[in-house]
Amino acid sequence: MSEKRKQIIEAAAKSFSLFGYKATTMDQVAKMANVGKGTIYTFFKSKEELLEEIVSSIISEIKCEADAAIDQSLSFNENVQRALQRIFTFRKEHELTIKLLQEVRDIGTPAVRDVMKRLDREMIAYVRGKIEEAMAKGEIRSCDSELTAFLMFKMYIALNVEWEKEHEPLSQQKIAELFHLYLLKGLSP
Amino acid sequence: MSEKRKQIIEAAAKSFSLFGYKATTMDQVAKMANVGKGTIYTFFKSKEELLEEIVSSIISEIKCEADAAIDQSLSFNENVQRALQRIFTFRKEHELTIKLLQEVRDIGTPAVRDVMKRLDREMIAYVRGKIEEAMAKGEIRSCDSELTAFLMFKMYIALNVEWEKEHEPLSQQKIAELFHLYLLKGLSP
DNA sequence: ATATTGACCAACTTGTTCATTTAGTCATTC
DNA sequence: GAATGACTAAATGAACAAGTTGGTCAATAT
Repeated sequence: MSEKRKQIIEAAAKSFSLFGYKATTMDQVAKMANVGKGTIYTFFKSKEELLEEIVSSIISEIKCEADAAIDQSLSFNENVQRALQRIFTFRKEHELTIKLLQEVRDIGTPAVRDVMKRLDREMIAYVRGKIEEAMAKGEIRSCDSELTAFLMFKMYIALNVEWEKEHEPLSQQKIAELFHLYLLKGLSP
Repeated sequence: MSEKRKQIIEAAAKSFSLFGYKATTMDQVAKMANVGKGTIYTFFKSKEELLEEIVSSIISEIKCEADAAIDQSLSFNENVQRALQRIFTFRKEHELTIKLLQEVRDIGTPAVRDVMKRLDREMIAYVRGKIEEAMAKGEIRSCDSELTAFLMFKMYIALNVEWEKEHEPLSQQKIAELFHLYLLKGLSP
């Protein structure tokens, strides 16, 4: 894999998380990556595709971290909870996701909105996979995996993001308890 | 209560739900209400206060409808479910709430955003009241009523509004089942 | 040949001006 | 004294100029 390609991705990722997608110019990226602007276009057909590439690797990274949080000796409930906690901790602490979510909220840049929507969809798909595994093993009762993953994800957003808009933030401990109490009890076999 | 005041409220409500808050002018409201523009300001100190007044009566109306859906002979689970269903059916079918929610989404008019936020807060407070009643009666186990009401509301938004953005809408029947399965099981005493 | 480049261009933003519109007031009318 | 609509200051937006920026491509370097 080309060295220049890596430089470009790295420069763009840094600039996106520093200034946001809209405020990053391709001239800027070229300068930071020590390449001519034209070179960027031999690897990526547009600024948007460059963003997509970067977000794709973020998605892989998140999935990887979530997988690392899973411990086969624990129950499905414990594991899905740990995976979701990882996913949202990442979202909250990673410079780039913070900046991009801000940009969607404040400016609504369409390209960024789309790409963050994809990130959400992929996280839901990830959880869905875990649910299907657990169903196959008989760890949880049969259910619509898409719907269940969707609800788990939305509940985590409610607890991690929306609650804080009008109340004191909840500790991860408290979120885990609530998640268990409200959502998982309904899935026990 | 003044007849003119009623005319003004009625005219404004009609214009807001027809054209939205921003696109409604006070001249327009005065004309529709058959009063001079100055008269509006003897009853309301600003356009924003006029909107607040109208939304306040919407809130009362929704609470009233939700109360009507409650049947003392049924369980808490049944009733909270019926009340929430009423609230969201109203939101979805009432001309004015539809138009105002659109306006928040598309233009983000601050006055409208604030007033719709208040509507949400009041609906959560309403549900919270029902939860506290049920706790007092021992119908459900003890819990943080604010947090529980918040989660119930967010779950209903997820099922009624957000799911439809990427999937086929769910029937009210299906929503009731899911709500019961996922959220209420965790509250049984 | 192939990879790289940066000057170049069309499309899009941004800044500015100026005419129109509109929320809110108040002297006048009924 | 309640109601009004002409009036005003502020906000909006249309129109235009100036400046940026994403993307291309002929020229250059390897």
